[in-house]
Amino acid sequence: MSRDMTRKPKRAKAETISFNGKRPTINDVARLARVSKKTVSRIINKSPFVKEKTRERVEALIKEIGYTPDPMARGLASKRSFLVGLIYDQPNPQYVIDMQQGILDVIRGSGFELLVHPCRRQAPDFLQNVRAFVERQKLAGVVLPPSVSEDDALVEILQEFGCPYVRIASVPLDEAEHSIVTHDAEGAQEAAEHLAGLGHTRIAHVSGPDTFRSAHERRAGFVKGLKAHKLKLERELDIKAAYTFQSGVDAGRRLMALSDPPTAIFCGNDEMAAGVCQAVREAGYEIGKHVSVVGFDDSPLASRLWPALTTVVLPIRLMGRMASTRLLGESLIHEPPQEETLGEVHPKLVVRGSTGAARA
Amino acid sequence: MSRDMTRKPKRAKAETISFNGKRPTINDVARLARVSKKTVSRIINKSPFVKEKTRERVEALIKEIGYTPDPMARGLASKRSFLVGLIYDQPNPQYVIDMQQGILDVIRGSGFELLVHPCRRQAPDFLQNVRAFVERQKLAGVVLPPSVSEDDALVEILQEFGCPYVRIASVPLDEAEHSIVTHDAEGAQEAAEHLAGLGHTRIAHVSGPDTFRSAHERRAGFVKGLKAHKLKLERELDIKAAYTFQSGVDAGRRLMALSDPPTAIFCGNDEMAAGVCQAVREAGYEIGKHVSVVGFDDSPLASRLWPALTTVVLPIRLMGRMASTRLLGESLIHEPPQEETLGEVHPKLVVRGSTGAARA
DNA sequence: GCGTCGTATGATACCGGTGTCAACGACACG
DNA sequence: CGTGTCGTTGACACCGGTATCATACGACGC
Repeated sequence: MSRDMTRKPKRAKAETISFNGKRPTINDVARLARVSKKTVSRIINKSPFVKEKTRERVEALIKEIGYTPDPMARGLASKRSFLVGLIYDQPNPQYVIDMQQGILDVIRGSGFELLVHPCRRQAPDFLQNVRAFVERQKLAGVVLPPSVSEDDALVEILQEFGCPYVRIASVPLDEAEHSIVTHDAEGAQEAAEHLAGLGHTRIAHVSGPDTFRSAHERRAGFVKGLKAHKLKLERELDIKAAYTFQSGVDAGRRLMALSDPPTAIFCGNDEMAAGVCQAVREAGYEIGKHVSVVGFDDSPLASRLWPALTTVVLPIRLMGRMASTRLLGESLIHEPPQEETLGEVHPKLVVRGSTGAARA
Repeated sequence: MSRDMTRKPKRAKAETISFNGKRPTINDVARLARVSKKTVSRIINKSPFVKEKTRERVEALIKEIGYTPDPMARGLASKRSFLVGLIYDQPNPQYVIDMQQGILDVIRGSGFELLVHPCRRQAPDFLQNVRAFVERQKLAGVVLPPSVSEDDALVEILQEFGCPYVRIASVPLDEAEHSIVTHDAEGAQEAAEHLAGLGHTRIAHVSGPDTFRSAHERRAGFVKGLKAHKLKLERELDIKAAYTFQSGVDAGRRLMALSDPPTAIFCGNDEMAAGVCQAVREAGYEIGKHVSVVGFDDSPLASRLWPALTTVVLPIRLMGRMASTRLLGESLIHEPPQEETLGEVHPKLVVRGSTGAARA
């Protein structure tokens, strides 16, 4: 029975070798390495219960014949896919792209792929839709940027299916393990202090809608920054808008129509800031000279406007890397840099031409 | 030995009926319907060889117990996944987002999902990277927007693995079946005629890099439009740039530094147009009054600039829908609208404030 | 009445991995 | 020297579908 044909088929090619016209499977590896499938499986999955000697031998063979495990077969057997989901309800394209890129920075090369799932949180079938998504795909993990990160019902669904997740938000919403905190308030505070430091005293705020936690945080941070300079946010200078360009235009018009218009305006995002700039200009004032404007996000818009917009930047791509590092941890091939295992990031003010000293 | 099952069975209105604590499988359906797995499989896959009576009975049961097939198991057995890939090398976030959304418009609800794969075409491991991607994922199809659509080596890989693909490009690059043609030249021509029609005669062009087919097409269409008005593109007004904001600034500066600067500038994309606008302004001229500027893409930037940019718009999202409709065809649940089974789209000029009559 | 189809269905072997559990050798311990 | 333990390995069922091929059956031609 134990008669073994001790034939060593030395393969020279480093490319993927074809077995029977197809790419090699775990069976091919097992047969050639004279071990069982299970041992190969253990090696693929970095199980510690494999003798060093065996591991080396099999790994060499795997590399030689160019074997890579089939994600579907793995998924079927293990009831867990090699897909990371990004669920978002975000109107800011640059944000989404950066986030996607950040996630991919980390998962690329580890056999994982990124599944994108835009959605509209206010749609009636939103939860059902997401539920079907996570149930069927058995995701390895889900990244939740704002504002879906704030949706507790959504998170409950993820928990129900035992799906790992990371919530990215301006404040901690969950256990640290599940959170990336962006501290938007700090950035807003810095913006306020920047404006106050330039001598402005009549400073307005155009904020995002209540449905976004970030809108609240940015406003709160801004108020705090004012307070540090003994200023307060006047009621008539405190305008609620919608994070959209048009709502920014409207807000700007209202502000500039006041009998005593503000000399500086901090906006909850760049879109609104761009709208405000337009309204300010319409009213005959010059941005950065008569009226200073600050945005938030550092969207591409900010640097292309004229004058370029002073704004607050968050390291979105890094956040994406942090989130996926959180999710996959040891499953990854490369050790992530220290920075990317942390759970917090901090916004930073970028000063450009749209802000200037208050005129005496 | 107290059982510490601290898990809360939080059943949030589960639609699907649980079988043995798990979601139903094809076996459950077969058993309950008193048919074989294979018959259920036929029904799922819309095989015509099932008696109408049987089909109805089983479909009713499927709906009742909320069965949905497991994409992994299907994929493993059929050697084809239910994932659509989007491979792109695109710096324009809005383009990518729209394309993603368009693809999802079509595939959502049909059990397909979208896998995104950004890449850098000039990276040394680009092809190897893509090869591993398509080989391992066994994609149901791949959408190739510009500029990856122009990469023949990439397409060859897709063909090698029998992976369906659609190339989106300004001109037909492949059999009609594999192409979505955007006719960028038409849009550029329209832009040229718009400017000429406003009385401009000294019209410049700032074009994208040679590595983009669209750059060539847009320039060609522009020249054609000029010719229709008996104008030609002067050598000194024909500037090659890089599709980036900064390259637009540089190009604009060069143009405005000429002894006889142009009174109108058509740019290969909005990014460069924004840059040109900045340079024009620096030079002391007013956009839309002294110098008219036209862009291409209708990126968010275009409408937020001041004055808003006249530009050429392509229906990106529709293109995404067309591409995925091409790929999946009958596999889809909903019949796509007529428009989305076509293979061509046409750009359209959007006139805004950045263009105005030439001054006498 | 019988052989020949075409249609409708099922039995069973896969697809390429993972999970379970038993087997096995080596070694320490009693 | 028997026995338990640990580290390592393999046999085999199983995940949830699809593919192949056989089979049952009514209709049809002769």
